[in-house]
Amino acid sequence: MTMCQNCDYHQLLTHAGLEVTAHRLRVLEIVGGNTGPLNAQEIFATVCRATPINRVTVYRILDALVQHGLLERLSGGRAFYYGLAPNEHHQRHPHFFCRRCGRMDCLRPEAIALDLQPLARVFPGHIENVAVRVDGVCKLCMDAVSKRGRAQQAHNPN
Amino acid sequence: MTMCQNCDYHQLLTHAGLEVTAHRLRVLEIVGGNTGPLNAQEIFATVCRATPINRVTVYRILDALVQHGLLERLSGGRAFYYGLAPNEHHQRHPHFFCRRCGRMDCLRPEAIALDLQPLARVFPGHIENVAVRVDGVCKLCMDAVSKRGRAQQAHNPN
DNA sequence: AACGGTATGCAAATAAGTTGCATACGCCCG
DNA sequence: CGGGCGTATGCAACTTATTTGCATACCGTT
Repeated sequence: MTMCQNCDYHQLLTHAGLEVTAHRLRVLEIVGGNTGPLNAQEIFATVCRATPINRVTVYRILDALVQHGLLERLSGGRAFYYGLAPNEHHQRHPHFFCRRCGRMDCLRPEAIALDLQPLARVFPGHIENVAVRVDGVCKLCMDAVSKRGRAQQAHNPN
Repeated sequence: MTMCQNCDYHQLLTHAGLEVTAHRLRVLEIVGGNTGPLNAQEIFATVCRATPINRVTVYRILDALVQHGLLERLSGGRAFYYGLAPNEHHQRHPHFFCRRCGRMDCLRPEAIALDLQPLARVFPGHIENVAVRVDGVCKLCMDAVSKRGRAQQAHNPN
């Protein structure tokens, strides 16, 4: 879960040296309150339900929050997804990306244990992040597919 | 390394039930002959140096090759990268993506050991792929940056 | 040689993100 | 309190990466 009851978003912003604005708080709340990372489109749509906002502003806020380490940016399909960055309250964890519905979910940190030491010792460049992403089809989509399959079979039994 | 001397691309295609065309062979050779995954733009440009080809054809060939399991599709930055899919000759391995130059490199399979069993046992959906991606800045870019830094310092010493 | 299916090309559409510039807002200075 | 400055936001246009629709070309079979 990306969700965080322990984070004071207002404080996170000021502590990062960012001005506290209604939009930024809203974005942080939305990302932090969701069970998994969201893409810009989803965040934009969610903010919009309450307050009008420009799409570009959302991108810029997301960039700022990533730059200052409040959010992490994950790639999924051909968009970026944003979740709370790992901090004292959240361990880094792998994600599951459903290629069918495009939803991204967080996996428990123990789901995949990985040992970074061997790489960190020999890699010549600068390592900023290590992401584990599991791709596949989520349970909901699996059920939808198999239901649809049965329906089609009943209707068109080849 | 994605590179593979042991693969007979012609045979890989027929074995996958795909027609063998000059373009497809070319794409396979380019991807298989490179030291790391390439994006569609790079593959397109490389094919073009020898033979004219349409950009869309490249996308379609890449899709077909991924569909049939000859290539794997990785996300890096905001494009997809393509490398030979793991098979008898290539173990699955993690990748390094340089956020500065956009190059993707293969890491040795042992670089990051990960145990999938715990996840596979409890995950309710269908797992198709597990990708480990290390993001950061590669050695070449690090050197370039530090050189530029020194040059700027010399020129503009604040 | 005709036929049917797949592959390729071309143009246009879409999706996601970025840039440039103008306006608006919050905060500090005098 | 008013002006000035710096950041935040909005808007329009642009770029990049990929996809779709449709027409043509090629290939193996009959």
